[in-house]
Amino acid sequence: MTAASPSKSRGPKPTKVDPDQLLDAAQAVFAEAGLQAASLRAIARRAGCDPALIYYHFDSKEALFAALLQRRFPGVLKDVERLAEASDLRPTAQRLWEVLLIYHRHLSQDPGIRSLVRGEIAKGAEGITGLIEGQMRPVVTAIRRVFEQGLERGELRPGLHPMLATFFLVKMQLEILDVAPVMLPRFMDLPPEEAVVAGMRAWFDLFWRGVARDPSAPLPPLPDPIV
Amino acid sequence: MTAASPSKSRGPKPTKVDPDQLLDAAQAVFAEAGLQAASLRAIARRAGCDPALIYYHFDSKEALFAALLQRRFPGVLKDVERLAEASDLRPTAQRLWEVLLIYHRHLSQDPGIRSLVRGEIAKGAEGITGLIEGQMRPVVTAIRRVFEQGLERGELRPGLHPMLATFFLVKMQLEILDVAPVMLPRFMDLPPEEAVVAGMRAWFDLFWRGVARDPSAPLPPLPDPIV
DNA sequence: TGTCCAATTCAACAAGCGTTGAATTATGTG
DNA sequence: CACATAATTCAACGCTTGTTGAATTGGACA
Repeated sequence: MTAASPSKSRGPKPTKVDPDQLLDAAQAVFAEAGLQAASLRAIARRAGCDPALIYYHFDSKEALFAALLQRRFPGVLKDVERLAEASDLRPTAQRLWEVLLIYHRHLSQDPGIRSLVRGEIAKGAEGITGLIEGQMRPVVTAIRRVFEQGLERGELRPGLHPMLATFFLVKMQLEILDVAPVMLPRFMDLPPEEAVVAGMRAWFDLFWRGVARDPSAPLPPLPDPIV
Repeated sequence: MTAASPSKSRGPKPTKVDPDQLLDAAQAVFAEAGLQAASLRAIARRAGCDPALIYYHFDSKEALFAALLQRRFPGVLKDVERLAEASDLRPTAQRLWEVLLIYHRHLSQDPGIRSLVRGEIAKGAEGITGLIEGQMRPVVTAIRRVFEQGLERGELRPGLHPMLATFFLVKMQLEILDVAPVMLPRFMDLPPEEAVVAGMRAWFDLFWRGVARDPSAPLPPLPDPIV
């Protein structure tokens, strides 16, 4: 029982499914199932090919996931780094709000990456630690610079720890993108589409009053996220 | 090869491993691996028994997990409900801080439950929705009452939405318990043991300035969590 | 002593997983 | 037209998983 009947139709045309399509499929499946539970067979099914093909383009399941991160993070980093330039003299409130918008723009379509980053971090990020750190640290550092500049300009309250503030801002934004659409409609009277924006805005109002030097001063007009 | 050599020592003494010990083992394994990845064999190994024994005490893996939740939530609810009594006239800041302490007290030893609740919520909580809702809603409602009382007493800023505030407070507390010990030492110079407390305190300072009617008023003295 | 019963183990099941090696095909190039 | 080659599939491997049915044990009770 080593070799069976070789009769079915076999090989196909060249370049029917390129690596990028595989990444799209992987993203969708990871998003629904999480890293552990997402199976290569499900990803292949989604992409309309054989599981073995994944191994032609990627070394392993983990490498596939790594490629997925590598595809998204540079865009976030580029936007955040432009925002963090010292020459940007807009009000700090506006710039911090912009951080949320960047996350929203890049990651709102991509629950897989969010929940994965979140999940892997929470469990100690064994295995892909290096990758996450390499991709995440520059983003985090850039945001931190915005807080430091805000402190120098006297727009944030003196005792504020820029790293902790960064941590709270980013973490809560990820949470809102993930959890708000599920939870807020359940506990409040909000349709899921509105829940994210309402949650973002309410969270930022609260956050800003927490970090501002003068919490009673009115916020500058902030643009709405494109939904 | 249907029946093998029946020679080993088989059955044992009565009540060697009771359901509670199984729950302890399950909790530990769930904590390390998450709901999906935790295997019944690993749980049984931890408890020092056969995997089949789990099915003697529980209907399925999911039922085991449900029992785990059922064991912890009532304690949280009891404490939170006592805190939410309208006769409690302590400053709202102090009562809200107390909410964090309750979570810390009941869940800090129990990362499994936290990450599970978090994970299941994030992915839509299919399967155990009813259970989570049944256990969680009364807790959330009680905390909300504290915010409503704070609003009535004029200690919170008038526009504040009590449900959103509850959501932010609880969500961020869960995040801090989970993520701070992993992330803060990595981005700041803090040993893991101190990271949680420092994170809790910094988060609450920020949060309170965000919700307080008079953010510049000094906070009442708040007790430290017992670490 | 014999019998019942709750507690426990054993052995096996079907299914799903990540992964690999060999076979197949379609195309571009000489 | 032949050939090399990149893209794809097939079939299988060894492993782990949740779950089950039958067998076994040891104490309680008559």
